[in-house]
Amino acid sequence: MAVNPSSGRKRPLSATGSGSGSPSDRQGKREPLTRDRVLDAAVTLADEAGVQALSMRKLGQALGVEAMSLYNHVPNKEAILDGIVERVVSEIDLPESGDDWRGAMRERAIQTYRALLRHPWAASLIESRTNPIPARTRSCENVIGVLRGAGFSIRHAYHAFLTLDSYIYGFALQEVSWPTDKAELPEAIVTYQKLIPADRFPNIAAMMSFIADDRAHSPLAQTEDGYAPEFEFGLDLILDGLERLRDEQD
Amino acid sequence: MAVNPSSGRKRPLSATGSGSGSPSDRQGKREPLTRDRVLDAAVTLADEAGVQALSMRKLGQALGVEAMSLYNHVPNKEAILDGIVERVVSEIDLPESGDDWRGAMRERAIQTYRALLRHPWAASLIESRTNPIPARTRSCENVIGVLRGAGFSIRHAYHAFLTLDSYIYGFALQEVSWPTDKAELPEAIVTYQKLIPADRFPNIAAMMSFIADDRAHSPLAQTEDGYAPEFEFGLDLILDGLERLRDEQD
DNA sequence: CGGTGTATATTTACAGCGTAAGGCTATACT
DNA sequence: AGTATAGCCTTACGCTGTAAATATACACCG
Repeated sequence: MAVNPSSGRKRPLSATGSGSGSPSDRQGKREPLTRDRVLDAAVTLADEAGVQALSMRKLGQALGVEAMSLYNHVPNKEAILDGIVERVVSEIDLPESGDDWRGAMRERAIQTYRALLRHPWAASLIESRTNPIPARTRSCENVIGVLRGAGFSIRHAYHAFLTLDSYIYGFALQEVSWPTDKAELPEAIVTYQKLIPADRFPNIAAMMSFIADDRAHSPLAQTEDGYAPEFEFGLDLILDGLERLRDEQD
Repeated sequence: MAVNPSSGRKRPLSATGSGSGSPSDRQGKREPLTRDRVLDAAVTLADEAGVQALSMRKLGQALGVEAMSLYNHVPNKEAILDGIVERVVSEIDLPESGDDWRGAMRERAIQTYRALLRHPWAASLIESRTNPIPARTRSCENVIGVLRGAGFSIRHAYHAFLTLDSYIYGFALQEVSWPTDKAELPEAIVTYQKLIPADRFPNIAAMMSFIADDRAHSPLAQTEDGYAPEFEFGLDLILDGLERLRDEQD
């Protein structure tokens, strides 16, 4: 084995030749566990089987390792949950703080919405964490900065941030627990119409008919993911309100 | 192991020892378990100890009964969760469908917000249930009815409902997981200021200073519960947007 | 080369979870 | 009186997170 010479003094890992990102690995030797690999597997497992299936034993199994081995790289399961939440929030790009505050806010909202749909477990998990999430702290800093830079007072920036994030996370949370996955909507509506008698709930019946028609006819509704048109409706309504607020206050 | 052959002994009779002395008609007879009593105890336990402490064993203990006895009145734990969710949503009065749609929507939103603060576990639980919640179906029917009666089209009523509920639940969900309980806010802010260095996050620092000042000086902020002023800000912003929508469309 | 130290992986174990299966008892009805 | 039933209890099984002790493998020293 061509082990690197004396320079590698403080390398805690085994010498499987992984100099800087070359995990190619020979014979039966498995590549070493790391915190990153644990979190990768955790996100994948949660995406594929749901958060409720994310147990230490199953996670170990996915990594070809016993459950207790994970504790060499994370202190406990809570840390794993914090870790995967951090990953998801980090997927959301921070907008440039240019002069287009509205475009920046809109872009961030839609990116957040998409990330929360990619990982349906994330919305409720993010909101239930009590430890601060670094990526979300950065996001908050960015948003308040953009808004203040656009002329919002601190008070208004604070309120705008709360309003936007409440809406974004609330919408995503509702959507991911809806019983329907995009394609199956027509049959889901039929199921619902049986559960909810139209004579007792005429308004809901009318609403569901509208939704079915709308999605059947609108080209937008079919290409976009999930309920993006509905999401953008409320988003633009809020952004309109914020814009008016900004214009008034000066 | 306890020697307990078959002599039917140890009946935890006489008032169950669980606090509230209930009206027993016959000497030591404890009053019978019912689904209602189970759900009462479940809501109380969740309120006092958090939803993660709501286990069948602890719930049985609170009722002076073994865990398995609960299954005579409830098919499984999921049904208990559905049951307590239904209770919380039922606490929210449905507004009259008079001509003041905006007042009705505002009142419903604030009542919902208060109910979700009274039961901090409720927001995430409600959103995570996949079975339809009857009380929420009624609420939806009511909202759509009020809005249509006020001249909103079905499309707009649908969008308005989604936007409002996303905001309401999203806001409540954020608030209940914040590390601070009303009174302790100043010290919580101090704690946060240590976690989030002001030099790297100047906007957050400014925002937190503003919040602290605002709550120290505003009489509103001290008497109202939780973050009611912040909640109402976003709520009114959305209601403004909906009002404009209604005026435009005719 | 052998010895030692350290980091990682495993084994075992425990308390708690939801709940299936079956047993007990006190009442209700024939 | 005899039987059916409803409500409660005991036991048990497979799952969970994780503490503690053990085993293994490799780096470095002499």
